[in-house]
Amino acid sequence: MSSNSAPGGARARARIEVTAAIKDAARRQLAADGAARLSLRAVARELGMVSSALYRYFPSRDDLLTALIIDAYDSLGEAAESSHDTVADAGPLERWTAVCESVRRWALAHPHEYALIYGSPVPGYRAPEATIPAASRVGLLLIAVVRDAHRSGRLAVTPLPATLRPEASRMAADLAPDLPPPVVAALVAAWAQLYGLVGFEVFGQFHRVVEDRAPFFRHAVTRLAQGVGLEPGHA
Amino acid sequence: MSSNSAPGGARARARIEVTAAIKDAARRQLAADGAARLSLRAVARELGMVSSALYRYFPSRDDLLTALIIDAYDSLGEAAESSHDTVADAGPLERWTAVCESVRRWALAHPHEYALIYGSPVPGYRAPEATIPAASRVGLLLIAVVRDAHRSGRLAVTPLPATLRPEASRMAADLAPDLPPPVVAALVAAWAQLYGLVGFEVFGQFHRVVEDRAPFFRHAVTRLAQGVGLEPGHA
DNA sequence: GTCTATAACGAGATAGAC
DNA sequence: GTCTATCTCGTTATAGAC
Repeated sequence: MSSNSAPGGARARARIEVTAAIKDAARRQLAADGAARLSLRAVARELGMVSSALYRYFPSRDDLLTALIIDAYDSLGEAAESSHDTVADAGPLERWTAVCESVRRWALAHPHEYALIYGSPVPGYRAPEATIPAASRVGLLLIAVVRDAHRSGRLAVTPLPATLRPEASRMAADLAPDLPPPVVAALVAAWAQLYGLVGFEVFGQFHRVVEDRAPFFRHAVTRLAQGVGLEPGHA
Repeated sequence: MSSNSAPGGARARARIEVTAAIKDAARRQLAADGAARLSLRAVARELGMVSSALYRYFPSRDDLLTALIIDAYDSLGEAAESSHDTVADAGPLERWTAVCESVRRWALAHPHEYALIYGSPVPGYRAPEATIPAASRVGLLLIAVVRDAHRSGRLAVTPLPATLRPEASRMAADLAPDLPPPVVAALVAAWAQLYGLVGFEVFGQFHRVVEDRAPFFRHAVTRLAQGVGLEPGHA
């Protein structure tokens, strides 16, 4: 390692800046043409660079896409976590609602990045395992909220039909071994359903169907929380 | 109009066949490259036609897209309706579940068409009003199931918080004036949540999270039905 | 070592003349 | 409807500046 490669060195700083500029230009292209049409050459053109120069920063177009996906998941995760932290001392239901509403707000503010991570898969692209940690942040946050409710005995557990019990136990072992399997199964379902509500709003499916969307969403995610076992009332 | 343009005439039949061939080729392109990259020229090439000839059948790329979207909605609607009809005499909960499971089956069998209608919007494309009837079929089916339950007094109605009542009344007036507003609001939410479950499975979000997906889905939509007010037990 | 630029490849899209 | 000239794309090899 040369002395210039130390963190904070001029070279390292320049590299970080150029990398950020590339991703910003790519995000603009994402918004205009969609992920399927993301083109390294167009990004390079917008930056006044030559396309081959981009390969010093991203080994391939798919690696640039991966970076954008991880950034989007992290941006969403950060929004959810910081929103959660503002009500960290409130009851589980309030914390659950805060997380869900921050997901909705982030998605409405970043529709193209939302489409990138929760919309149609990009043809020909396979997301690598490296996206998993960032993709898990919101889910882990919801698990943490439910875990706290469980620890303080404020979680109702509804038994599952026999057909679902093996899968629920498997999911619980993977995701939250300290929680009852029926709760984990309900949590995973609620997680998917949350993104159904958000996706319908962001992608326009609620057009001329739901008009006053904020209270509609708030009520829906409150009932989602109840389905997981979080009950209202006590802080 | 010449005598050959009568319905069933040789010319009309040829037109129908070519139109179908164009849409089939376009669907193949959809699967390979996604809707954003749908190109009239590529479709023409696959059919051994010249691109200008396609304009006799579809005035623009967007019109071809619209036809594919309407076809997809109709295909899904037909699957849901015929699946529903096989249990038309059963209880509301069985009918609800049949509809939801047919949506899931159709989506898994036609992932690219599912992405076209419920995935990311196609950049630069605005769906015309003409898509609305086809897009409404599954929703209307779910409304019909809940309406029958309501008429026979098998529907539980949960009151809504005050903030949501105006919007629920507005939705009920639009969608199902004979149903209680709280039920309509719950139904719209369940509708979006259903597609959250389906979308997560089709788009791979359940990868390494939910493995035994059929029972998981069945249980989740059963609970969705209960959220709308359908109770199990009585046929 | 780190970066950018030139040039090229093979493939495909596109516009316009004919 | 066909042909061609000119674009686009991702990617690589190579040469040279710092």
